[in-house]
Amino acid sequence: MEAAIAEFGEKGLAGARVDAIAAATSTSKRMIYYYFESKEGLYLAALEASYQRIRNTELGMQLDKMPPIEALRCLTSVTFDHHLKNENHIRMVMAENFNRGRYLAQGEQIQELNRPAIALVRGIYERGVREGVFLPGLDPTDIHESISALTFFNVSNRHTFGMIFQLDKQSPAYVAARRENIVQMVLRYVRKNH
Amino acid sequence: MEAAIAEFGEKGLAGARVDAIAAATSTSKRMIYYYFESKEGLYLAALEASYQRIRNTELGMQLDKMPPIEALRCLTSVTFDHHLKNENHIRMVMAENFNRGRYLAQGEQIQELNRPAIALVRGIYERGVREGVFLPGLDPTDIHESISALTFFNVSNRHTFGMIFQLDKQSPAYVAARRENIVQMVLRYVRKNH
DNA sequence: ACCACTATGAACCAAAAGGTACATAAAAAA
DNA sequence: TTTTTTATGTACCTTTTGGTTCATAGTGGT
Repeated sequence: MEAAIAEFGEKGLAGARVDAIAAATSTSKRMIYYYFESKEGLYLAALEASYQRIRNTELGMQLDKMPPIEALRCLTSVTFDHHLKNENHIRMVMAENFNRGRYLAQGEQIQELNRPAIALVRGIYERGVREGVFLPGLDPTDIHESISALTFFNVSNRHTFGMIFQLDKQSPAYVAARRENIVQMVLRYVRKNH
Repeated sequence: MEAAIAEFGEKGLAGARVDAIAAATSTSKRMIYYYFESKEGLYLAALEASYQRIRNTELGMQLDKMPPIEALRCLTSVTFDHHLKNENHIRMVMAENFNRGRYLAQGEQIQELNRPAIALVRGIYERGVREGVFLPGLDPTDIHESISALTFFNVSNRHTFGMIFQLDKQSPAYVAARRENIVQMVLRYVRKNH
């Protein structure tokens, strides 16, 4: 599975080679087809495994114990770093979006995998509203989408974006600045008055 | 070129078939190799053409005449719609990021193509600071990146995101709400006091 | 011992796909 | 008019690649 994620993440569905995946394992191509039926079957399994793996590494961050503003800041910041560290998964998600989510639609359990992410945001947000520090009337899903967009794009589009605008998106200085800017953007969107 | 953009945008570099592109034109595969040397050569040309096309449709929006806040709202909103309408270009950019900008790096003129986008944001932002309605000390490139991230992701990741969170990202109601949320997010980040 | 089911290796296949050889026409330069 | 360059059609080649055939070995239940 690791070999499959590496190959599909590197080359995409069309670019990946089943022979290459087989060569990277202790088993054979014959066995891959025995268990997964087709290249697509293997791709779907790898996609699910990649989501699963990410979900497993998203440990409890103890956000409940922090005040809402701190919790949201922490969540955004950790998500940012998390995406930076897991380029492979980002690339799998990119590949799957590129083929319009055709395969993800077939895996039933994947939908369940990401619900907790929304619940997390909702929990923080509602607490913030109750305590009077967050603007009421916002949609937690929307907040989550914005956090995802800002942090995902930072990794997914760094090549074209960095090239066009001559940025060294790998430098620690840039990363730190961008992380803080994203955090500020999220906080200013949600906070009541500042 | 149109046929190439369509095929590469639909299937990506690895997935695209030169025969298919040739079949969609009035010329032949032989001619494609005659002029572009290789599949990669054609891909690079299509990528550049796609950027060029987008740039050409980014007409003057007369943002100079609006007050800064309105101008920024308009810019964000138009960018949002623009991305929604040009899925093909989004997909080309996705594909190119997926192969780590290897080909974009070879086309020299592309870097020049997107500079004006930053200049536009910078113009609005500096005017806003001068008029005292925007927070000073922000980076125009950063603002532009955030606008790009939010609007690009809305199209690029709509399949996985919509599926996981059961959203109908095509519905006019969702689109309108998301557009306004993104606009608000950008404005609240940049405005001084509200 | 017998049987069914799971697992595995090695060679092989057919189709696809990027790319080319060859011949030649049309146009432009000389 | 001769020559050189650009343009084009047809058929073909080679390699790659997803997928399979056949034969065989282990494994567990009865």
